[in-house]
Amino acid sequence: MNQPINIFWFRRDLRLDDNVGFYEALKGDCPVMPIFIFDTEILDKLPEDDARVTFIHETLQSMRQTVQDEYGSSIAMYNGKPLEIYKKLVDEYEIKTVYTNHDYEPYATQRDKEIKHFLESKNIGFKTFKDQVIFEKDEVVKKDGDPYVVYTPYMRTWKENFKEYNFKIHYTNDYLNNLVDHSRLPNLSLSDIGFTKSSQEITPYDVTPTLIQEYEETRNFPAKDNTSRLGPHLRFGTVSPRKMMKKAMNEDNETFMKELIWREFFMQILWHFPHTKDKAFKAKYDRIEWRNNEDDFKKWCDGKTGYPLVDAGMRQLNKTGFMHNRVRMLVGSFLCKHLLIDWRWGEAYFAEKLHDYEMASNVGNWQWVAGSGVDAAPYFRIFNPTTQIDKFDKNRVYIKQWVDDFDTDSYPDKMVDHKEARERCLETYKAAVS
DNA sequence: TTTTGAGTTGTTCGA
DNA sequence: GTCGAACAACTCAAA
Repeated sequence: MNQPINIFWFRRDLRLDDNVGFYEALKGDCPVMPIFIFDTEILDKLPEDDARVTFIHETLQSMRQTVQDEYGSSIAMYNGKPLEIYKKLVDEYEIKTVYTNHDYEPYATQRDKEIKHFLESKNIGFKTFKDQVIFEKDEVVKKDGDPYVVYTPYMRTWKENFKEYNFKIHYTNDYLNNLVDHSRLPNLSLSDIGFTKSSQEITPYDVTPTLIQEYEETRNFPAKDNTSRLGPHLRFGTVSPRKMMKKAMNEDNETFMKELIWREFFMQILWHFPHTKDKAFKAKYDRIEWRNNEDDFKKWCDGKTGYPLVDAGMRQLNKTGFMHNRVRMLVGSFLCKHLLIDWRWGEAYFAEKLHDYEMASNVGNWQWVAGSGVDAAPYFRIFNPTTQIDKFDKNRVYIKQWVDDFDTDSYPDKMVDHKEARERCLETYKAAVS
């Protein structure tokens, strides 16, 4: 009890290997007690059968088992507000330093600031590390030091920097014996934290050389579903972003790698411009007079718009927690432009349903589709929900997979006429932004 | 400071 | 059926 320890705080980096903060903690001067806090500030907003919570819980249990079986140690589980938990921990243990990895979301940066302040008042160190991206914050900026707000020049500089950048993989195996040697640290079941096991499962990722090679050609066709399913694993850290980037670079096709760079682009945007989580990046787009019709929104959510590809996407989302990227753009455009519903409503719905929900990417892409964001589509670029079918689901394979009443009498009529909705959108946007 | 070229993913219209 | 221009100017990045 009186022996000093260091703490490693797992958050969205749920893996034992190539975890930068964990590696640094293990190399430190005291035995390491790993902890995880089920943060009630976040969990209180989620449905009790949330698939992501189930996934986090199962992942932690499996990590805990590994650490127990192989090293006679454990991972301590807590439930509550992080600051309150730390107040208890400092009474219980003699803590020298708390190690953790950077988290760039507005809530997380504020939370970490408060924790750091508290720990330092107790003479405890708070060391944080870059782990979930290759380049963070100010590491890829313009020559004058300002952040990029256009993707292509950001990506070029990212690649330039990457040539010079000698990243290493942090193999923790040799150091895991520096974990605390007691295995009776507190554990929590799903019901302890107020949740039940979800009927939905987080899909394992599938990144093969073939997938990467064919990515550019096939990724736009939802029926093929030639996508990596990496999202949730990058979100919760069950895959190492460094190892994944290495894989992407080993293939000639750059499209896959560019997608990984998009992730970092949006992360640095949210870090530099935290207000864009709920304010338009281009301020005048907040003048748009959204119709925000509740009944329309419900039809969209339920996949009953009468436009089969839109409905297929929404039904896939509701049923599985995933939607093919091509279809995400279409349903987003349809919500904002055909229905004139605020992108924040769509953003919130995706945040609730998507297993791969990531604030930076979700907000960034919704603002893109609404026209209000960085490097956004011009507002007059309105997806045609019918011609998108001919382009990307010609044989209606994807539609039939998700819309079982397709081509039957019970399938709903189109809730809006495309031409009328398009003109209404152009007028409304024009009034707001020009 | 000024200038210049360029900007994720589209649609429609008319020749 | 195919193709280029218009959509509407604007903002960004870099020289």
